[in-house]
Amino acid sequence: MTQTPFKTVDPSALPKHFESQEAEKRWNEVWQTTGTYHYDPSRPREDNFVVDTPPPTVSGSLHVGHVFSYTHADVIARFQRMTGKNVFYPMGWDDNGLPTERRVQNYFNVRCEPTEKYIPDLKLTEATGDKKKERPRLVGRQNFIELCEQLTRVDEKAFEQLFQRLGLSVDWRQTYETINARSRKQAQLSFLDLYKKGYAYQSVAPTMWDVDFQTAVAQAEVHDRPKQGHFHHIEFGVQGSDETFTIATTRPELLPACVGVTAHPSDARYQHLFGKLAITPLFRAPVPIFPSELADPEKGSGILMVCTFGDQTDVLWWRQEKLPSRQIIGKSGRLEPIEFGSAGFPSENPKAAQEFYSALVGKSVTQAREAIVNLLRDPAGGATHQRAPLVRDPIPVEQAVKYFEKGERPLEFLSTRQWFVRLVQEKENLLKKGEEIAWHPEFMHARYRDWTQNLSIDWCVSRQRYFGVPIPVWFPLSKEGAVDWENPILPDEASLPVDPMADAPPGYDESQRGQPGGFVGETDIFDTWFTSSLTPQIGSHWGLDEERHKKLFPADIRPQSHEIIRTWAFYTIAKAMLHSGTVPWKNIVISGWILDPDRKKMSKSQGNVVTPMHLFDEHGVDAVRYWAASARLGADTAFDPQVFKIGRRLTTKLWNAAKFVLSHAGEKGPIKNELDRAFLAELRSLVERVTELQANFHYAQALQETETFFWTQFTDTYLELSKPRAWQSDVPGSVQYPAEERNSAVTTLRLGLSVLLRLLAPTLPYITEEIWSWVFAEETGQKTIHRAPWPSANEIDAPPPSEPDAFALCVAAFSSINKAKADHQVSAGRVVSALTLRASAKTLERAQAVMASALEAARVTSSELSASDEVPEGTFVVEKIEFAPKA
RNA sequence: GGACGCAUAGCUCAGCGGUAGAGCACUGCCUUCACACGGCAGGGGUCGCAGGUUCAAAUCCUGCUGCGUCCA
Repeated sequence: MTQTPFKTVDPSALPKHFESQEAEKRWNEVWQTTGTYHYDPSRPREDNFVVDTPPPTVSGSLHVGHVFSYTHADVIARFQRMTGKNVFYPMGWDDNGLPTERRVQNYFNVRCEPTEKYIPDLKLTEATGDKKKERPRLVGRQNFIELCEQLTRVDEKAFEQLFQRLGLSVDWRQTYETINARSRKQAQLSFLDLYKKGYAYQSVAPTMWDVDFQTAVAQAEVHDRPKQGHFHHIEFGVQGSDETFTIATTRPELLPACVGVTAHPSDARYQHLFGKLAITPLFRAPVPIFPSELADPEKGSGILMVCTFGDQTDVLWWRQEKLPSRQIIGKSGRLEPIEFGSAGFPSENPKAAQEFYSALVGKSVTQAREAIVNLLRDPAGGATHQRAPLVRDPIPVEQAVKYFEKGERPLEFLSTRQWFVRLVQEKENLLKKGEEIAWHPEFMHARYRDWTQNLSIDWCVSRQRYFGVPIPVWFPLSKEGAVDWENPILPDEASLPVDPMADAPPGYDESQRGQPGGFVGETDIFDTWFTSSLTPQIGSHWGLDEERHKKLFPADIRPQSHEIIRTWAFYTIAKAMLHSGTVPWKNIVISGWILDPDRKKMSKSQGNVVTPMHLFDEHGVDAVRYWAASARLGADTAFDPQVFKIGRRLTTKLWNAAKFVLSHAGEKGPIKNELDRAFLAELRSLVERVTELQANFHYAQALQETETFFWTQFTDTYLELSKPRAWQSDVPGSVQYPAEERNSAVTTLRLGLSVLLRLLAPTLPYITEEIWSWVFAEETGQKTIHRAPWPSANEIDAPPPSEPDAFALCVAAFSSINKAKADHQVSAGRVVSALTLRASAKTLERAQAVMASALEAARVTSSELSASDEVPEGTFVVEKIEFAPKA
């Protein structure tokens, strides 16, 4: 039977080096036009592998951190595709929310002013130079939203180009924006579902409030920052007695908002006061004194004032003791006008109280603090005695203060009407769902567990901003024009998405907006996480296409970074649980951070970011991906350009090895030679290990094993050892092997290359595709390596070697001769005219079948083997070596 | 204050119960017909510190120190 000769390449016709920039452009076009990464909706559910891709915030700039974590997910997706999975790998753009608003404000130098009229076809350009310094132009809500949309479209394009260059195997037909009509509809459907199930509710309650952004924020968006504060010791009086006591507070400006005083129930100093009324200094308000376990006797003076609201404990006391609400701080963070002697603000001396307060009204919190300290030094301000209430100079104290993560001033607790989602009552169920998900690495699960266990307030989902998904609710107005907050009007599902500020609710028409007996629209929008917590459902078209949803939900993996476990991961788990009682994904794979060489997190605000494009140009995308794929999941990694060079070296070596392997002519033949069989036994074991590693998301170890094998077992050794048989030598005197020996070697070489290329394809998509296209594409009928079958042990179809360690023994013999050459300072190519090689009798026997290959590859023309049991098992020693004269 | 992670060669990192590893950097040698963007050889580490478990610990346990992160 005659075989068709292998197709070969002519090395001299190929470029000397892999031209990465040109290849990246060329292959990307091929991949996009031929739909290499397209998801096939006709295949059954069990074939699917679904990625819940993180939608990047398009208003930010891309840096190497993105390249890093997106490559991790891509390597996983590519591996799954090659194992035959129908990979669903969408891309989203997170354009919804504050970061976009801020970028738009700065870019166009505008501010949103909801009262401004809509200007159709408003065209603005980037504000540069002097225009940037002018007063911001005020634009209406609709115009502002359009500017957001206009700018994000440009940003998305830049992101898409970069991600395509990076080689992400995304199905670019499956893209979405978190603000587009479909996402808005789904977010609103999510709200209606939660409302109907009783999870969504509104309440007027103290909520954390950012006074600059003038919006409510959720627990997850709050960060503690250390701040230098001062304990102020202030003397209070006791009603109906001469007694006084001294409280300690870091927020003296809240004294007018004092509604109570508390101390620990076992604190002997204050026990006798419980049940009595204290009198505040300056404002002379009578407030109850009550015991509380939460008061720390060690802190300050052990007794403290409760205000509405200094912090979360104040909120707790206010609720438990049913204290009145005396809110003095307004939404802008300034002290509001109040009237002492009115029902809300009792005082034993309203006139004096009003006078003191007049020095504070209109001031910011910090200004008011300064001002009240001066008032407290006035003896006339004493609660029950004519002496200064401030007992001593303030004492510096280090404290943790709550800030909105994007904010610049401490948060205030303000009573406002907000929408919430009930999560505190669901803690146990949320923890259970966390257990049902496989966390990679496992220790990241602790972040989720800790956060969930410590959850103390429900999720505040309403924001007083503009660019976001509107909360789909209206409120009826009574005949007198009063808003009926208790009976919100909900839209029909079919009408979504709606904008309650522009659309009329069912049963009303637009003319009734704001009219007595009519309606008003909800002005608030959703927290951006309210929408982005639905990314698995946005991808699956939940609520829009049930058949598609069933095939794509839950997802298989959620890749993300660890700082947003408490937000993105947490809310996504919560949403999936509340909507469908399931987990949103089976696995969560968490990438570490890229640190700068000083081990600081790379971030825009630190000014230490590295942008990726020039790295692609300089090192090639494959080399950059190599760097990213070298880092384990969850491990923070210092940015080190050295690693790009290693990746570059690997692609170069692949390029050269492939040229060499594919230049040898031959026919596909049975693999009979012992060395070939021994090599393939090693390769088979590699395939098994690497497949197992990839299947468990250990892509970095898989890469490392493959790379090491490629280098040490393939190019440095097998290639050298098989050369004499593979090479059709016309050098006089060299051995001419029979065709069957040559075919065995060439078949093995090509199988080795084909397998190694495929093992490396998820990490190095460009170089492997390039080499694959030379001959393997045609030979296998697989046009692209990225849909070629993942190597299997079965595919390596050769009988095992008669001696299991034959390959290692052959390498050991070969290396010992090379070492002798190095020791004698002659080149490895030098012919050895005489050699005596020693090894144990057993080693010689085990190596018998491959010894000829080792000797010939080392160019030994005459040799002797001597048995000596002094040489350790499995090793060889060169006893005597002589070299032929240099040719 | 609590939790988690990290600490291994000058640098970046792997190994995670059985005689210390890779790449880079360093030193010496080799132009060899795939590759000098290469090959061969070599030097360099009491695996943060202190205890413990074990025949055996970089690896498991306890405590401590330093760095980082998350949460109070």
